[in-house]
Amino acid sequence: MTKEEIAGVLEQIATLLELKNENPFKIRAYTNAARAVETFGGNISNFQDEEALSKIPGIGKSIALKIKELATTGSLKYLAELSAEFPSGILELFSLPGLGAKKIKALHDKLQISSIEQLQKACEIGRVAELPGFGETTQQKLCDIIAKRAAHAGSFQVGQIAAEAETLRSDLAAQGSAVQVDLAGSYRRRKEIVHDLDLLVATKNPADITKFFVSHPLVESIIAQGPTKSSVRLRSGVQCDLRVVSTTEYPFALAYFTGNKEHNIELRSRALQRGWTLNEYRLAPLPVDPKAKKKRPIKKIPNVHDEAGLYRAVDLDFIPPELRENWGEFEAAENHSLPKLIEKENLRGTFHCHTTASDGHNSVEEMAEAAQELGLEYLGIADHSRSSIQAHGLDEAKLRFQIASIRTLNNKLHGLRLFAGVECDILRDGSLDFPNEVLAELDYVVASVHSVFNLSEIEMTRRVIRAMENPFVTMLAHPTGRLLLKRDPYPIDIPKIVDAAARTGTWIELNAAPKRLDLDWRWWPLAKQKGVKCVINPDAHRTERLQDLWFGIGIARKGWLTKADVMNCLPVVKIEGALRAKRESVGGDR
DNA sequence: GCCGTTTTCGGCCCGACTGTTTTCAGTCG
Repeated sequence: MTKEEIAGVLEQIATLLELKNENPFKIRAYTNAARAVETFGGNISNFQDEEALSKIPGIGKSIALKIKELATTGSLKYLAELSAEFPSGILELFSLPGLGAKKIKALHDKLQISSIEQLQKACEIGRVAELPGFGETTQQKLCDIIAKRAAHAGSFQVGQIAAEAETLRSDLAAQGSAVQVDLAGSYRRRKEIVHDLDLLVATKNPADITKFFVSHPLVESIIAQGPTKSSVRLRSGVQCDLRVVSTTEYPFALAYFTGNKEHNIELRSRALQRGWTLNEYRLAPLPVDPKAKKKRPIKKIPNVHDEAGLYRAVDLDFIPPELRENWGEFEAAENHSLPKLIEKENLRGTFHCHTTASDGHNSVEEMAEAAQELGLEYLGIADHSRSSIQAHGLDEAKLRFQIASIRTLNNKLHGLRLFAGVECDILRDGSLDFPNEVLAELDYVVASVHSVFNLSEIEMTRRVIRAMENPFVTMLAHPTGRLLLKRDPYPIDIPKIVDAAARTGTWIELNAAPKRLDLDWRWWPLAKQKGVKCVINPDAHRTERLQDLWFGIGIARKGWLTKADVMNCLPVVKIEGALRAKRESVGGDR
């Protein structure tokens, strides 16, 4: 059983306990445990090891036993008993915004509703509005939400909403009364998937800012509107929340709305340890509790003018937003061992790009010009190989023609070095789409899987490792093949791939296309620890998409990477040697 | 159900908005 499945079961228990109106802290314990399994589960090789499980913060004896039962038997008696108390379809009601456990329980107890379909019918004949605690407005809202739920599914690739987000930010910043404006939330943490956008504005004139926001042309409908907070639905379907605060409150609000939730809880608990309470507006002394047995030590509250000041107040180095996932950043910030994360200015070139020769939309010359405009020193062209028929992959003759034209073009270009490469298919058995003597004519080789995704994890892992063992393979591209929200990763053992990359000196790509962002940020600390090098590539099929490198930088930062970990931060004078290193180190088995 | 430099018992983050109320419960983040 995977850690995702185990976390899913714990979430389900939490939801069912909510329906039972259980102790809220017990419910939270299960939610926390689910989160802990997802976060720390990577360090657990065997979920039957009860002792190792209960060492994970947030998992105690009772939940460790349940996880062990799940891992051993594939099922859980406790869950079966809980589930038996409610109709099976009832959990889907939780997917409707505005409905929580209390209301769902009322609908179930009073109207025997246990599915979205039944709820829709009850709303249409007016039964819902008759219930205590419900009314006409609620009933109408539920009707609308059910009708629109497909369009408002609630998860977006960050690339789908980045343009809207940046437009709103700059339009708000252009308002005279806006002193500071930031996009906070998961967007600021550079998550690959976002569920909503959070905008924060410091101003003396909250009413003006709010009015401007809710009437912005990108806004489709208003969900809520109050003096400090308003929520709207944008045309793309994403929900967008605006918070308006004063300049003094701004750093606290910015930290609070950047999150994530677990990071915030830790931050607040550090404030509590110092005798303070932290909310989105300020640090304040804790109210004195006359019943307290011992007096808390109270430290003087320092002045805070920015986020760094807030972290300093609780004895931490500034934690960059991308790391705020409660994923080890507090320990590092306390020990002054946070890495200096890579920045987009550190990138000097990139490798995985396509042209009209295969399935790209621009010529080599146009791609080169666009790369120069971005300030890059070098650009690698890697069109598809012959087996990628759907992508008009190049045969040997066409590849040789492209290599020659790249060499010629290099003599004409000033300030940009082009490298000739190929994105070579890894065939079913792990062999490559071109023989080594062809690969030897190139400056580098990008290897990737584009077919036969349905192998077992063992076969797929063996296939990819065999390809990496070829001395001409410079880098492994999009290592899991995932398309975010569209196609799951194919089964592959990433720790084994990382070990093979370390052993063979193969770089691993961080594919910066927002639909991929593959390899996932959660694996990069492991890769880094093993000494594996990252290469950030846009996989650009047209000139504008070279800018997707920006998304790649975000994910690299989330993966704790520095410029030393990323090969394409090397200047052009050093990258050539690096490209040759692997084929030379193994002697090249040509 | 979890946790402990305040603790093995008694806490557990906390505020905004909505709708249904007539002072607040429910939901959300």
